[in-house]
Amino acid sequence: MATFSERQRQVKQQAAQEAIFDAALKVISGASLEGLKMQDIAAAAGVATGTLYNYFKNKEELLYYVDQRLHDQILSKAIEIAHAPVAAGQRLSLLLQEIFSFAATYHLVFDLAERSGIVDRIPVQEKQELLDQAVATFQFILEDGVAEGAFRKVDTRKTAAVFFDAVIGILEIQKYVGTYDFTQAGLDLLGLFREYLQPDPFMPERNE
Amino acid sequence: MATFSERQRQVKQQAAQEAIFDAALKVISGASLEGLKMQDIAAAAGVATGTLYNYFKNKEELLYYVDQRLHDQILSKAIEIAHAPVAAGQRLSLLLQEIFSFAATYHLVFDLAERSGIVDRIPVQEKQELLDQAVATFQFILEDGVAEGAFRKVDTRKTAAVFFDAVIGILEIQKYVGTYDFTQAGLDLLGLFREYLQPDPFMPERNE
Amino acid sequence: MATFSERQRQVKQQAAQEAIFDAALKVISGASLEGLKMQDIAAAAGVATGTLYNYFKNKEELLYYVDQRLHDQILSKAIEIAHAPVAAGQRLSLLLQEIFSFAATYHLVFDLAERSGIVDRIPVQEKQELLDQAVATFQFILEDGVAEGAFRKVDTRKTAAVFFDAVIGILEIQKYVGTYDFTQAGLDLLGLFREYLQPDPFMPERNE
Amino acid sequence: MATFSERQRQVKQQAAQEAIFDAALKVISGASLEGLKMQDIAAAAGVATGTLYNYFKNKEELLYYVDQRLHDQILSKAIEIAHAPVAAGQRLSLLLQEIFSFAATYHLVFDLAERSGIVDRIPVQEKQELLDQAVATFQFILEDGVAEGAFRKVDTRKTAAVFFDAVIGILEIQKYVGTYDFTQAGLDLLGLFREYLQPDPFMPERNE
DNA sequence: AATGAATGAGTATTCATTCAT
DNA sequence: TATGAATGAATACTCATTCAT
Repeated sequence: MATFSERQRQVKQQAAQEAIFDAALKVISGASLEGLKMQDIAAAAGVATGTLYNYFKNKEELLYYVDQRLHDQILSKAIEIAHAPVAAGQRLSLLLQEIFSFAATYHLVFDLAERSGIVDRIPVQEKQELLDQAVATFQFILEDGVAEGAFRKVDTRKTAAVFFDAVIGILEIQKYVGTYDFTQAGLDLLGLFREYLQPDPFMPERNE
Repeated sequence: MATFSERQRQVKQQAAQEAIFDAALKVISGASLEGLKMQDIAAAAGVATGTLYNYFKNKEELLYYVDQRLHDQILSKAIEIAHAPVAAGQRLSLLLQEIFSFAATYHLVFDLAERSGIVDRIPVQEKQELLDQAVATFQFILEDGVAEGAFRKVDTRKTAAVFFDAVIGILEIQKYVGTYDFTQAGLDLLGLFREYLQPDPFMPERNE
Repeated sequence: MATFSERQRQVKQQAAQEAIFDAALKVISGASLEGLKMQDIAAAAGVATGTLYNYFKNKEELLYYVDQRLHDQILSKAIEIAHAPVAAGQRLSLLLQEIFSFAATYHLVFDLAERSGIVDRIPVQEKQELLDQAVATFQFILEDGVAEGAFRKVDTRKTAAVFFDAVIGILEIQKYVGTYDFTQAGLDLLGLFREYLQPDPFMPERNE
Repeated sequence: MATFSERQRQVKQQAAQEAIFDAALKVISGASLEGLKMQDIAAAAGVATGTLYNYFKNKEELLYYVDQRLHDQILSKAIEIAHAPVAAGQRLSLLLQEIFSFAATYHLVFDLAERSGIVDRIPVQEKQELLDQAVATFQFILEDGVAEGAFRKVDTRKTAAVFFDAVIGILEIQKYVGTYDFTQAGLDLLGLFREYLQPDPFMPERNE
């Protein structure tokens, strides 16, 4: 078992992929989106175009990888925020800020999957799972809020789903108009849900 | 009096544009999405490629026209529903159904507008106006509902905005996963907002 | 013999051709040269494109006609100057001015024949004849000058030929650089030939 | 030291350009003239069309390069002849022969430069410079001839200019008629200038 | 004769991918 | 493994010409 050289190879492999990921992200986030050339990514990564094909079967796979990585990043960040030791209402607000901030920086990347056609290649199940995780993160906060008594007893799944829908809608709308100013829409969203989740003063439920 | 021949010419012009619009819609909605060829549209319209250029300056303008036409269609349909002589809550539901049904049929066209980059060519103001009109339609129904006493007194602008965000989010999410099944998300959305808009039993407001 | 209607037809025909000629000249002289469209000529002539084809078999013939007409114009003007009742030396100068002035105005037309490829269609004999006539015009002036004693006895054919060569060369060079300033080159040419043609003071030939 | 590989790369680059140049020349000089296709050049060079674009930004630049190369060739050849160790009169004759011979071979290329509109892209200054160099070459010979006592003392600049004009005129005329037979015109030109430059027998100037 | 909408062939250029070195 | 030159398929748009009215 050539464990050592094998591991060495893996390390190199990962380092290269990492470099390519960074380069691709830079190129994608950088400019226009129309015309994301493999050559540009290679140049940004400081390697030859042919080298890209040693790490990714083709352009689609490379973009798929970038897409996944970003999903992982934002999702793990979201989960971190969801578990932060602060009030549920505040966590909701923080998470929203994080998402909008991320979107403002990497909005081109959101188009990526769609425009490059790789969406069709991702299994439906995988996509559904990603969405479920996202909704689950919101739901987690909501349930915490209900448990804390900060929120009234609502159908947390449904509430999280609608909340998530609205978040995605806001991102999409801002992408459409081109101005990535989420403040007004974000405030509206938080305001409405705060109201919706407000505990009923005449029914002061203490959850155990 | 050149009125007659002039009118005749306009009629022919419109008929041709109409035929091309239908053909483009058919081609776009029909199949692959990657690679919408002018030739295909021409073939579908039963004319030569050159003929397309008698009615549209270039591909972009043709797609822009198709995009606008669809926006007009869905918007006028929405306004019609908003003014239908039925209860506000039902109008909300009907409108949602209409939008989802429309999206299920023409989603490829919406993709195309985005992917072909024509979105960037539309003035921000125009895009903003379209969104405002859409939100205004929802708001109109909400205000009617409040007036009818069917909904409690809420900030209709904010509520309409968030509702619209959620609708767009649902469309986007369904586009992402590829299954255009809006039932669950639609029910969740309607359910949540019905609850949110439910008149307070202890504050029986009678609007005149 | 339908002489009357026949003549009428001819008159109309000529009028139409004339209008088209004027329009073509305007369009050609007007702008860039790249892209001389039949439609533009038709528009300038105030007729439909199809109408052009009632008077000219195709684009080539139309351009050929324009080309010929211009040749006729400059040539007849040249002959007129050649026969003007002034000193031979002055006629040479006047003719040069006329040619350069004409070229400055219609230089695009000179390219016409060449760039539109109609040159290849004109019979060599016809082209040769045109050149011969041009040279003959110069030669005519030279012979007059020799007869007047203003020029010394030279081989007028050869002298006229070289003179003509230089004139064409000047036109070509100015076309090449794009600035149509013929003054310096014209002065050089006239100066050299005046000197060349200067009667030998020691051999005062009186040609009868 | 990247010198070696760098030099190697340059050599390959030059070799490729050279091959493309040869191919373009062959294609252009070869046949029709109307419709010079990049594909044809690529095929003649034995490469794919895309390869052409590794060496030339676009068609225009390729043609520009060919044009420049030919100018350089004829000019250096001209200068070489101008400095040949033979009598000035003979050098004049040789140079004329060389130019005519060159033109007979490559006239299509000169046409092409004009017809493809690349002439407009060359800076006026550059074109003027080329012309100046050409005239200067003739002037150099003339001055030598004057110094040798073979020619009489003339204004060499003016004489060279007119001589050059006539040469260009001859080329243009022969291009126009299509027969590239320069003999008669060449003889006339040389004859006239020999006479013009003939030293005055009564004024035996000894230069130095 | 006049119209002018319809025709449709023809071509430069890009860029993901390969493969000899 | 890295290189990067070579590959070659794929597509929008123009404009001379036609012909039904």
